[in-house]
Amino acid sequence: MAEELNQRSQDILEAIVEDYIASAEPVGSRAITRRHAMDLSPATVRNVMADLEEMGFLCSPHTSAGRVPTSKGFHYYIDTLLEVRDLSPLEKERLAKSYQFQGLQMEDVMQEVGRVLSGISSYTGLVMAPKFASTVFRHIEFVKLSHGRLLVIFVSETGLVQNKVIEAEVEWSAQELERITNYLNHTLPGMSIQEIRRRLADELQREKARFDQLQEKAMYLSKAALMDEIEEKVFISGTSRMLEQPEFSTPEKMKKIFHTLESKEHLVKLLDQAQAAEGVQIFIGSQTEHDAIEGCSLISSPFSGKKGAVGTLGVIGPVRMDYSHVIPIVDFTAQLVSRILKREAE
Amino acid sequence: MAEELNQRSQDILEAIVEDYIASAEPVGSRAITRRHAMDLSPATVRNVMADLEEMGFLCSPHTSAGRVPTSKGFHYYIDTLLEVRDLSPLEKERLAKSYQFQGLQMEDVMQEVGRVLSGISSYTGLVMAPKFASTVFRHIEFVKLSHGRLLVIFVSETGLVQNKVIEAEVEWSAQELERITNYLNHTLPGMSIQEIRRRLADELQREKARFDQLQEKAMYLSKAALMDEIEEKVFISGTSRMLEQPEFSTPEKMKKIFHTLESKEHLVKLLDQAQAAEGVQIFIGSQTEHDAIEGCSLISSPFSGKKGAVGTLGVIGPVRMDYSHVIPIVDFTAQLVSRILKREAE
DNA sequence: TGTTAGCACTCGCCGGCAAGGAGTGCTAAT
DNA sequence: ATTAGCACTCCTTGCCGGCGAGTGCTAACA
Repeated sequence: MAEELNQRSQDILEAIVEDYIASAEPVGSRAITRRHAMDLSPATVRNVMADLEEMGFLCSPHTSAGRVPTSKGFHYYIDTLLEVRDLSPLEKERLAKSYQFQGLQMEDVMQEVGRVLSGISSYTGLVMAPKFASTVFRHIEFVKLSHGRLLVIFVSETGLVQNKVIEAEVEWSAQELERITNYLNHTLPGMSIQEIRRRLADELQREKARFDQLQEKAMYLSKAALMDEIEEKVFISGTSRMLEQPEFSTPEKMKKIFHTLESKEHLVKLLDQAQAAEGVQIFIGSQTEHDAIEGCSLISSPFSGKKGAVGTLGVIGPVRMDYSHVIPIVDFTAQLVSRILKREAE
Repeated sequence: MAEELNQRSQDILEAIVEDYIASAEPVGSRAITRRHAMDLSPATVRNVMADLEEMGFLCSPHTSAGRVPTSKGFHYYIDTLLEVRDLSPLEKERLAKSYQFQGLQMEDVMQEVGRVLSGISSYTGLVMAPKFASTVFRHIEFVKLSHGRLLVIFVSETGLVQNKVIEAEVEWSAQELERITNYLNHTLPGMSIQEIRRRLADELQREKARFDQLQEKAMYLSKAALMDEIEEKVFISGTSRMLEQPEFSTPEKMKKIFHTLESKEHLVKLLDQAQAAEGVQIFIGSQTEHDAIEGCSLISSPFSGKKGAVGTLGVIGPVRMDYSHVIPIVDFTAQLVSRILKREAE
């Protein structure tokens, strides 16, 4: 796979990719010699282009059109040719300032991150909130609703509030609930949901809890409250930015993109992959098996709170994205969000 | 405005509207005599159509195309010609069953309503949750976060959970907080946020509270927690259904629709109007000043919880909507949701 | 007087065709 | 190894003419 290209081929490939990113149209040999002051004639460029096509970096939509980078071409460009400059302190500051996080809940933070990400990159913003299981317990509260139903409010270390209604077979008295609440709020803080679940499972098995009334009831309730998985929340902002891209200008393409963005399953799968890795990851459309995002690229980065609570944020757009612009933005935003989540957690 | 049409004209207008709803294409005189077994010749129909056009019920896109109903035409159709049949008990039951509300939060209920509404009508579903100010207090809870910040969790009568972080200048002790919480949870339940705000304002003015330490602190906190307005939440489902409609098949139209649906302000304004009225309301595109939803119709109905907490739900689609199908669905769904919210509230 | 048949006319739609242009690949000259 | 030149390909654009759906008008009819 690691083909070697001489300097000139690299230059030309880079020029083609950049022109294509700028114009979204096949680029011809002539255009290259003009726009990038190269000391070469169009004919020479053509020869090189033919080679690059042979090697799979380029392809031509039809005989007499210019060349378009293949996803392999984009890969090579990103891995080898692209120089990602860091944001200047000024830009960083400006970016940091465009977020207004005060007094916001986790959910709002995620929403806001997506909004800003989309606004600044002018592509579509994607944020996957940290998984419930990986969040750290801070506080639990039970509120009695009608008909013996109980509202459980769970607050994580990061200020994330989850709530859920459980149908209780037993009618709980206020005192009981208060004692249970106190008990849980004294024993559980600092543990992640995952750990709590594990402990619950253990203790239920050992049956040792049976001797202690309070503890048993507490376990029963917390099991009902915390046991089942909450589906991933994905926040999408600036969907309509997708429509601005010339590659999705036909009605059919638009529909396809929208269906993809509407069903979050694909996105979750994709973002999950990105989460495993460290730092900025780039997925290029056709390379991922899901042809659902054919023609799209995803630039994403995980962010983390305390105790390994991990989410992913990123930007999705056409393969022909302005990588050099977006990559540092995604990178820095992930750092920013991590920092904020950790600060909240102290 | 209330023009009179003789029976034949009415029949023909109805036939045209219905054919147009079914086909999305201009309908000609010939088509009408064929599809709707009328004892008239196309020529006669043409004469009538010319009259209807004169009166503004119809228009023709160009000389040699069929006729298309104007929004005035649609209005007349909806007000006079359309017979909205009620749903059969079977249909009602089936519709009620497609909702799965157990153990869901207000927010999830709204989401679910939108989802089902969109699924059944095959248009785009719209739900505006009841305003925060009109919700009824049930329970409040304070959780200490880091740096003296306080997480306020507020539970409404309907099980709606709101939360908010407030920056406290003072460091509150756990005991203080507990006492305040107890105090508030004893005095406030049953009142709407609006009422609480009014009372707060009154008492703060009278300064009488100053004598009671606890009460003063409680008032300070509850003011911070409940005073500012929370923006309306609008839930949209099935946006991509819009794209299926032939009238929005061009890229430009698609973009326009999407921008409209993405910026919720217009929708809030529109739904607010619908909320004021009782029962099912229909807004037809060009008639409303907002040309943002040009070419669209909104069928909506308010629903209500206890104590006048009111929201709006509806379906948005092309003007050429299947009104006879959607109206009873929207109507019944609003009743259903009202019933559920009231049941929760008992 | 209301209804109908007949007919000329209008337009949008579609397929074919030719001109124009961008870009390639090959070859021969430098 | 590079480049100029040239024939060739194939997309795009604009134009033309035929087709068909539908209209409006007029004259005949009950």
